Amino acid sequence: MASETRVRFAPSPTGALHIGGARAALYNWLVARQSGGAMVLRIEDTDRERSTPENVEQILDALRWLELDWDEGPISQVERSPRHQEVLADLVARDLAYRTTATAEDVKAYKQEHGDAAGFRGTPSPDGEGAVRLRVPGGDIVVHDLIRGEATFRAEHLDEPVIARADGSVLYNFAVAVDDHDAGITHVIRGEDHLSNTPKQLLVYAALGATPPAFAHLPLLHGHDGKKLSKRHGAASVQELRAAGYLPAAVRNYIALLGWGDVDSETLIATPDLVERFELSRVSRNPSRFDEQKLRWMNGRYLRELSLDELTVELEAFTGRSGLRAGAEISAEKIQTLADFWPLAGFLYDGPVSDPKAREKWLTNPEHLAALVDARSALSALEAFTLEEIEAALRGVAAAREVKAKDVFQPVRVAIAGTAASPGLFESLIVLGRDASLARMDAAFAARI
RNA sequence: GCCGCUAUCGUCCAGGGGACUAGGACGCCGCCCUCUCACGGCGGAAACCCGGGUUCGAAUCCCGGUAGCGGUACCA
Repeated sequence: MASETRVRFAPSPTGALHIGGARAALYNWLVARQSGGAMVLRIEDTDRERSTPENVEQILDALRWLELDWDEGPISQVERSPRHQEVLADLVARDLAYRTTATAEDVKAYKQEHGDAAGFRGTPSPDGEGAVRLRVPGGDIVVHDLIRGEATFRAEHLDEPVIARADGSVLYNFAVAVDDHDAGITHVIRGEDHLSNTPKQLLVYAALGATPPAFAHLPLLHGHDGKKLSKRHGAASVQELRAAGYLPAAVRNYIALLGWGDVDSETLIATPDLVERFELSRVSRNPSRFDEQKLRWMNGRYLRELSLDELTVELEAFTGRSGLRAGAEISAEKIQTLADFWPLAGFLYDGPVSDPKAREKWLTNPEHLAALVDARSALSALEAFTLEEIEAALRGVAAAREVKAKDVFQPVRVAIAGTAASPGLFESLIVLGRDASLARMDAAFAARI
């Protein structure tokens, strides 16, 4: 029981869940699930400005969509304030921390005098006013990181960190250590941007007389231009990924591989296998870039693994339409995302789309128009409106007119779909039905220039 | 500035002293399949940041440089 693995995901609710955050959540979740341990969700909401209920809900919503469930929480950091105050008072009482009115200017002045590399050392204010700073002892502070090995920080370089504001409210580096300790967290898995803060947190653990958890700092994720991920980088948040028509399973697979690779470098790894094979120690130390093209490819693979029933459910949920099964069936191998479906197959339900270029190319030439007319009559004369019959009829028209099949198929396609790209022509005709197909061909001919 | 982390194809991941003629995937190019668009198949181009050192031997270990990133808040 004492050896149970306990991890936590502790986002600050600043808005949508970023894919970097999503990856941290996933890695934590993988560790929890593979070890049979627990994942604790904690909302780091000590910055009241940014923490709104809406922002918190967005995070939870993203996690639920990704199907990453947590075992405890969400815990609000703010609500743990009494405990923070208790610990804070204790540290001050034991002179491990002290109140001081030193300002940023004072810190600057100190460095001017002692050198840039010298960590700030303040003096307690006589009246016990001001912010609370933690005392920094001498020696080296070593972060034992599961991913990077050891990172050594010399204590003398470290400023005495402010752990509580003058008004008594506590700061992140203090609260995070107290909370992780109280929650019995055994593994802190988070972004590399926290690595430099870890020594400060280690100091808090030391002041508490507590054994720190194991740390694992994940390399950061960058956009395609190598810069930090932002709105400018396409679908960079979980909600954007969802809106772009990606499947949670594909997103999990893709994100897992951003910074982690197995020995046999496979790319398609289903979630249960991820749980089994994921190893923190094999996480890369290099920052990686989010490449939506690869996600698109991967999503296509996951889409094609869905049964027709499953795909239909997904597409109907995504588009908000119903009765899409026939269209789904003939489009399955042509779409990469759920969002690709409607532009490709919407014409089956809402009529031909408007694509002047396609009309110009395939429905203005007299040859093409004549082929359309021949095709129309061949289709109307068919005994049965089946795939074989339709194909034979249309190929027959091409043979009789001594033109390539394409010169018959494309005019028909543009007539029924409005555009030059669609699911298979014969299949599309069947889904539409003979009457609707013929009507559309008539309308297209009537609209010729 | 100071402190820290990182450096293999365009991108992601593998290789961690000899098996490297550096492997896989996305993307790209070509061919095949083909009614469009895709899917699928086959083939191709494409990388060890630079400089020293250690070693019989370095992509791999060490040092330096350079570059990128992060931290440096009474933010998280």
